[in-house]
Amino acid sequence: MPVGIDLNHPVRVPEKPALEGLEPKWMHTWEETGVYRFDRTRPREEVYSVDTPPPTVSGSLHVGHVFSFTHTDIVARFQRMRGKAVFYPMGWDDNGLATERRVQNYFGVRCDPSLPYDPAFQAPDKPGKQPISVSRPNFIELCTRLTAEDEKAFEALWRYLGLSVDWDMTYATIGARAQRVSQVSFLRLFKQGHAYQLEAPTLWDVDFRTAVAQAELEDREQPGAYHRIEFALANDRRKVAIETTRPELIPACVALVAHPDDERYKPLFGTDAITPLFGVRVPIRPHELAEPEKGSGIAMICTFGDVTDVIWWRALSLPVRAIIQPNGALKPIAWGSAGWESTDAPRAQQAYDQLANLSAAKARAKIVELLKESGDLIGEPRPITHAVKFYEKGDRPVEIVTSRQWFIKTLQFRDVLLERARELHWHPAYMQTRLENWINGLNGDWCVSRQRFFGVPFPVWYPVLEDGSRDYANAIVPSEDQLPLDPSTAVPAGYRVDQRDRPGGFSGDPDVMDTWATSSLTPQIAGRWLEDPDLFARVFPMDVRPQAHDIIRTWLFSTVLRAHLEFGSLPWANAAISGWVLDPDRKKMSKSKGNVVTPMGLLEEHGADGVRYWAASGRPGTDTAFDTGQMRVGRRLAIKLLNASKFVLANPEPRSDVFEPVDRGLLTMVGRLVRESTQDLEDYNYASVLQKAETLFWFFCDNYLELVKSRRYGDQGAAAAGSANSALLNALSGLLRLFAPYLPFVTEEVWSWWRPGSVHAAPWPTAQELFDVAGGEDADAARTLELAAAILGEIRKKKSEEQRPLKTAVARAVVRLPESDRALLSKAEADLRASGLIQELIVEAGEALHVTVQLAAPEPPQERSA
RNA sequence: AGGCGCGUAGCUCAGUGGUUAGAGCGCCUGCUUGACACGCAGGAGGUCGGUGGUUCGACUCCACUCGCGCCUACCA
Repeated sequence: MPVGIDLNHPVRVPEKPALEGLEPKWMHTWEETGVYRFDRTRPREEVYSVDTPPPTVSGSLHVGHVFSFTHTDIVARFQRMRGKAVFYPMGWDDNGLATERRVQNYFGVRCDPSLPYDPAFQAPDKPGKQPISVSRPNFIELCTRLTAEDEKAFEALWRYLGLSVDWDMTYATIGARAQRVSQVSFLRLFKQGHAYQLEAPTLWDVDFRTAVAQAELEDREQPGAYHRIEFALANDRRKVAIETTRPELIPACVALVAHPDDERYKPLFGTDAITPLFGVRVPIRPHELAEPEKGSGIAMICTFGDVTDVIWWRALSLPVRAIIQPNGALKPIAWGSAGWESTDAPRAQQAYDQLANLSAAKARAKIVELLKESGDLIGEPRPITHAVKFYEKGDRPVEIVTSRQWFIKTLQFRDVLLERARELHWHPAYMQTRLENWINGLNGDWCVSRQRFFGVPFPVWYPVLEDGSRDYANAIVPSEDQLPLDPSTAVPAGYRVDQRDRPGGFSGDPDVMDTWATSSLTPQIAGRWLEDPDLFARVFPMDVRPQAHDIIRTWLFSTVLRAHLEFGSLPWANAAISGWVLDPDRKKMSKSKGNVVTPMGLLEEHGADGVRYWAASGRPGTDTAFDTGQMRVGRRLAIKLLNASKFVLANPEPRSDVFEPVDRGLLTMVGRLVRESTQDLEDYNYASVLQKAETLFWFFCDNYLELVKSRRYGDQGAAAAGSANSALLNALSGLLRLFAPYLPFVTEEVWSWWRPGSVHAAPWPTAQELFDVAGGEDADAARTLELAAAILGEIRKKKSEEQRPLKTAVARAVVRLPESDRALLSKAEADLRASGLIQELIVEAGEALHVTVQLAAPEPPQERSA
């Protein structure tokens, strides 16, 4: 029978072990020794690669980040101990609007692309009241500077939390590498016809003045009102009433539409109506999407009030009569001119002049006055609350504005993407339906261009025609080896610098890519696709994408799409979806609610291991309550590990084979735990592993340690003590390694007292190694230990009930238990007598376990004074 | 409106057909026991959201229903 653990390595146990200071101590050691460095010589099948979510570098990390990144780290650490070369890079999302907004506020600047670069520009220390206008290159310099500062702070936090990241592999979503990957990928899509540009109605944020994508919209409940408005009929004395929440769009009306089977309106199909105030003839048309139940059953189609308007406009081939400008104000219009014909142009002009240049909201109030005066508004507006679409970062509802934008095709890949969704292994499995829901609800291709500054430019130029217009149909593209480039400074092949924006010359595409157009390429960016094909082949497709459920429709979806289009594969085998952290009111913790706790403060108060313990208790996909109580419990567990380990390691000799059934039972229990835990962790069930390991560890402390305490001090001879010591050391070794992914600091500390190297580079324990030390898995031995522990518990209970000290002796204990258990218990009797201080132990056959305890008489009081 | 998830002790959560439903926290009681007072031992506390069904047996499976959260759609 092998003894297992060898102790040639010196054992050094501190006098008073403590958690304080473990984080700085070990995070620096790990950096120096490079335990978490990726071994890029290993073939793909020996690699475990993580498509790390890059946190947005625009402010600070919050407790939700700590929560979900801990989950990923646990899995990464497990895989590393299993022998995989773990590719676990950190990424920074420093791209996009969030960064722009933060730079604007932090420095008090605004980007004005028309300004020239000022190399001497110094940002003020404090933002002034009036924003300073800076050139685009200056603005981008400030973005780069601020994100670099934030990234330092983020890295410090992650190290303190103990993330086992390879910091040599850090990537960012802006910068040359990400730009090149984004531009190459885009150009390939363009050449394959999967990316195209089109002048079309697009979702538009009027404050940011940029196009936005369907995936970036959110509903917000807003007050509104139904306005019942009468339209005259061209060939009839009668009128027809529509209901609208957006009366200010009446000048943009191009048709009325009702359901084809709606008897009320059937006779009107094919005739015209006349818009109130503006006198525009608009056709009345049938369409199935019109709902007879809604409003008056006949709707006004405007260009464009909402997405349904766009559908109708396309389906019915209606003209465009757009009035909302990119800034959200109503465009001035000359009534009577082409496209704005009116039966009464002067009156239309007189009315419209009161609306022009007003925002939609103000124009709405104004036109209601006008409609009241003209008598076209029937009754009072009926107030309602309705959901309105907003850009998720915006402050006013999105409008639909016609503009030229780049799109990546998605609609035609719907079916194959649904297949990909099913091919992916989801943790938890039910999250798959979220992606399917989203794919099934797609209503247009993905708009990827944004009219912003800090982002990846489209590497495209257009010939400028003699009339000064751009020839969009014949875009000029660079070769891949020229990338990355900025078409606003780079000159296309065959042109001279001075031909920029000149007839016969060229003009750069002014837009930047949507942040998701870059983020969807994180596996390619992190894996250094193109620049390091050898590395990429070893890590891609990746093993896991960890992310939260709220960005399935954006990040997860777009990454799947890009990998499918570029490689014809999934980007990863697994998607591990984490939940949110909820505050005690069950609301999502967020900055805007002012209930965010700073992660560093938590780590300092509860210890990284304590915070990780809380995080690890949140199961995949499950929203978890923010609970400092759980962090305290985790901290206590870590302290217990220190103290129990100190006890085990304080007297590790003598040692011998493990032959005592109680000891063999312990190793059987630990081995079984290891077997289950390994399977659970393979399946991403990290939370249940922690729970089970914790339960067994407390059993180990409360029962096993108490049972063998006197024996290992030599009360039953050297061989019996040796059996206990060997079992203790091997069980401790197994338990420490089991806890290592969860509590990396305390386990490393204890490991360093007696084992060479890092516990995080140690092999994951196997059930077999523990069974081997025990001379085989032994269910009977485990039962022996359980029985002894149960009886010990009964004895403690008696002492507690009688309010006597635990060191009180038991005069007589009568144990009744089934015949089969009787033989098993007999093998633990010596330990039981010793730990329970039992003077007389009688074991009888009975139905079920029953213990009668008679405590020794209390010591007579020394003195009693009257 | 459709979909997904959740509803178990005061709180946070385990428990997917089998004796009397579990843990931790909190609460109460006791104990300075040769690792640990940042400790140890014990106790009280639940008609498992509701109704009905399947079954020898239901927290667990089915149907309906109530409440909460989220996703998607609609939002004239």
